[in-house]
Amino acid sequence: MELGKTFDPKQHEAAIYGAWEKSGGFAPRPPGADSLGPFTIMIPPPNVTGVLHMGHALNNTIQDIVIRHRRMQGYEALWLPGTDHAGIATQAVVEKKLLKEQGKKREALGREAFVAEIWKWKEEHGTAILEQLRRLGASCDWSRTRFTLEAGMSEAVRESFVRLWEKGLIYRGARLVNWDCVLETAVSDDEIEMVTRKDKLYFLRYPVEGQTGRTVSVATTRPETMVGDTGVAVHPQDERYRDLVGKFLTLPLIGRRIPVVADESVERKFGTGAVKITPGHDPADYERGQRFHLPIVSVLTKDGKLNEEGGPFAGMPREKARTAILAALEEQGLLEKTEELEHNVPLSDRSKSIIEPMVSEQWFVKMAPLAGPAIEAVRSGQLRFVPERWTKVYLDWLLNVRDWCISRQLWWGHRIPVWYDEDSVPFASRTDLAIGSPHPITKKPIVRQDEDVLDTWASSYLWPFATLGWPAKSEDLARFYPTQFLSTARDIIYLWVARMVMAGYEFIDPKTVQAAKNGADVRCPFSVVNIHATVLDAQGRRMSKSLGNGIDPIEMIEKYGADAVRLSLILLTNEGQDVKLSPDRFDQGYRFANKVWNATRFVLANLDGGNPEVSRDPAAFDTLEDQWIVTRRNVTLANVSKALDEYRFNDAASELYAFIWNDFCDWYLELAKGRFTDSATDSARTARGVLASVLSDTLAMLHPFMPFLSEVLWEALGEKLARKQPLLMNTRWPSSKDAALGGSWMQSMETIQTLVRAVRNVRALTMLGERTPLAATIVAKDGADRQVLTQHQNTCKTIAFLSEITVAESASRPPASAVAVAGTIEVIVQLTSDVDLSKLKEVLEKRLAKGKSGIEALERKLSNAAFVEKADPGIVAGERARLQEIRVENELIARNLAGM
RNA sequence: GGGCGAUUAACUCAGCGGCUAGAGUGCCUCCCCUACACGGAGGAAGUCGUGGGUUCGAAUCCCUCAUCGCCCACCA
Repeated sequence: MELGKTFDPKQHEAAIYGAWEKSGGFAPRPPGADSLGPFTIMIPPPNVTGVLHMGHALNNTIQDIVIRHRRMQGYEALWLPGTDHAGIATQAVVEKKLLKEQGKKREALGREAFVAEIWKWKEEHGTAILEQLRRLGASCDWSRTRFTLEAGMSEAVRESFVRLWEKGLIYRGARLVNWDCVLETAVSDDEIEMVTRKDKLYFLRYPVEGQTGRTVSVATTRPETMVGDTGVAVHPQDERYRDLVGKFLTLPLIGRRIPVVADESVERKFGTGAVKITPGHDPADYERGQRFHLPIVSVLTKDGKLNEEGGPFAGMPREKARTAILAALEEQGLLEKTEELEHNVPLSDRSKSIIEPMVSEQWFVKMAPLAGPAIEAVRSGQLRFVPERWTKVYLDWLLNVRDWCISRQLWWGHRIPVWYDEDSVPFASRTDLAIGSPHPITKKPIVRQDEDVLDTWASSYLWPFATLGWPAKSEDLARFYPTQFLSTARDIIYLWVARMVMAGYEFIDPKTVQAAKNGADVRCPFSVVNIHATVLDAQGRRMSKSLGNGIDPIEMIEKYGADAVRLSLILLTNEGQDVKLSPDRFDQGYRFANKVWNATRFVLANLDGGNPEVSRDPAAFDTLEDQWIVTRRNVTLANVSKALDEYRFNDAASELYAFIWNDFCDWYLELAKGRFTDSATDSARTARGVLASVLSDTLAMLHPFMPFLSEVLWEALGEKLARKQPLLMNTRWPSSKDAALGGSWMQSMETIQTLVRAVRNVRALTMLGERTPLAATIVAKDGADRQVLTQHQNTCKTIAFLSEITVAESASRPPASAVAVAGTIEVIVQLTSDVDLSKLKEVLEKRLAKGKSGIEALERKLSNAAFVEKADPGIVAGERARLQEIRVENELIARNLAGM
């Protein structure tokens, strides 16, 4: 295979991905002697209506890194994909389409036909987001793709519902729920968003019964709800109203007699200190109403109009009713005044319309009994959040958990498996009950099934095991449950993560899953929850559709390639810290991809037929740079492995990046060039072996991060090395177990690097050409340095383009010379012509000043008895050595400056 | 109101008790040399948000304040 001069992702991605899928490498490897056991990740199922955004791109990159790493290590790695039916969102999309294309509302179609329409839409468009995940390189086992509304999931949903029902954890009741008047459904507390906006506070006068002319003013932001008022509350200690408690007021416009009650919850300082009580349309009033047994009057219809309770205003939409009611009150002199007010309005996450609290019959799940084990799971360490701080968020919610409203007035979703007889006695059943069949308890005929469907989360909270076949005792369930890793966004810790944990503890029978490892509770659905960074735009705002500030990952993949997008995201996000992103940030990933591409091209160009397998032990080599790069490879391998094991993706990627660019490319490849001038030598042969070995391991380490690039290059390298298997799964993660991590060669190489940099420094500052041959005298006080430099003087000569090297313990600088000082090493360069030393002087002066302040700081520190006494002896010794070094360096600089 | 996070180079971020505080981008100078100009070499650039405290020692730990962001709660 010929590699072009630059990496062109488009040329490879589709083909590579196709080959991976065809190879079956995304499926978990079969159990066997060499297997490390199962390792499972369940994808957070994106909405079927979804489009891949940057958050998905980041999250799925993270999951793919983990699963590819585990797969290469030898685990039976399963990453199970799927989508969520997303009740409200999907129904809304199809409703809109229906209205636009056929001008029909869903009611015109009827339930069955409408749901069929949605399925049709799902079949056509429901895989779009999964295709986008493929573009990203996600190595999911597509053969196991699941959907939260498919048959198997329905069975799981029914089983879970009936079990909770049988335990008495499900109840139906009239409660104040959050009503979305646009979508005409209840939504849960977790699906509303409070938005601060400028509003008006209206002061309404309510006449006191039997005291002509006397009124009580109440302040409200929602005057239209006054028709539902059934009381007015004041604070018990409020002198202004004390005499009125127990008396009655006349509700204007309606004429209802409403009592004045005394309640602690009233804030005396706010408004007039008297608050109208509308139990049917306000959560706080609902509670006050309960306390004083006030009647509940519902005044709104499901689509947000005033109902018959609204008297003359019946039938008006809520906004219109407000204006009309205010006008009517004004006319009667009962609108005292209006004030500006900043306050919070609840908006529906879905429709963005104002939520109306409304009393309605809904199904609820009692959460307290389910929360217990989920709390215990993190306390006992079964479950761990990364970063750890999210534990508190999770716990706070669970400790104050409220019952979960699970019914939704939609058509798209799992229909509630409850049937009623003619007396409306409900029964929850695992199997459909035919109309007319006897009610299992009352024996009276069944007349109808509940019309409502379940909240989407009431199916997706079963995701970790329902996807594996539960409630059946399937092989997959036994093998792949519980999972090891979950990565998700912080905003669904309550909606999804916590509920999955509850579900695991509630529904999983330990006997149906694999034997517990080291005493872990196998019911807990995952052991690590990774909460990834939130991707913000360049101004630090959330990326959102309405702002239009999103960066489309697919567009970025088109431009920079999937590998670049993946690596850039990982390099930019650290420990789940929010990240500000602009499109040009992906450049770093692409540049790096190109660097690796070209480094591989160089290696390939120099490999020939005889490329010996070389040792992983640096001591097996006798050339310094070989010993050094093999050691550096081993250290990198150990660090990257450790970081990945600890889910520190950014650390792992940074480590690899630096190794490849700074060590492998900048130094080893440059040094290797010199050895290939005669490719028949032993030195060249060894270099070929080292290049092949180090590059192979490097590509393997890079694979989880940049799968396409590494696979293409691996394949190209494989041609030269008679190696056939794709990197995807047949190669094990290189082992760092018995690799040496240190050695004197690290020190020696550093000395050489120091020298070379010093020479380059002189050349750059004096405008001597980079390659003009120069004669250099190297003055090194340290015997070990002298030995290294003498021994490796040929290497130094080659890479620093020196014609001659003299190593000495001391020497004085002749007039026609330039000098560089690096640590305790001094490099004196003979000059044959006049050069401008001013720039060099300037830099040396700056270094001298900096050194001085360093010396002062260290001297202060070391003359401090307390430091020497209390600090770790190793640190004291280190500081002494450092001081000594800076002193020597500064002396050298000072002496040389004096002669310039 | 309660909680969490952030504040370090022009920009985006690392560093989280002991290096003369780092990286990438940008900037300046030089360089197409048998991988890569999407590159190489060198350089300039920081009172580590403010004010206190703990400590021999603080960018790092504690407290105060400020600014920005997020989450929870919800004075009608």
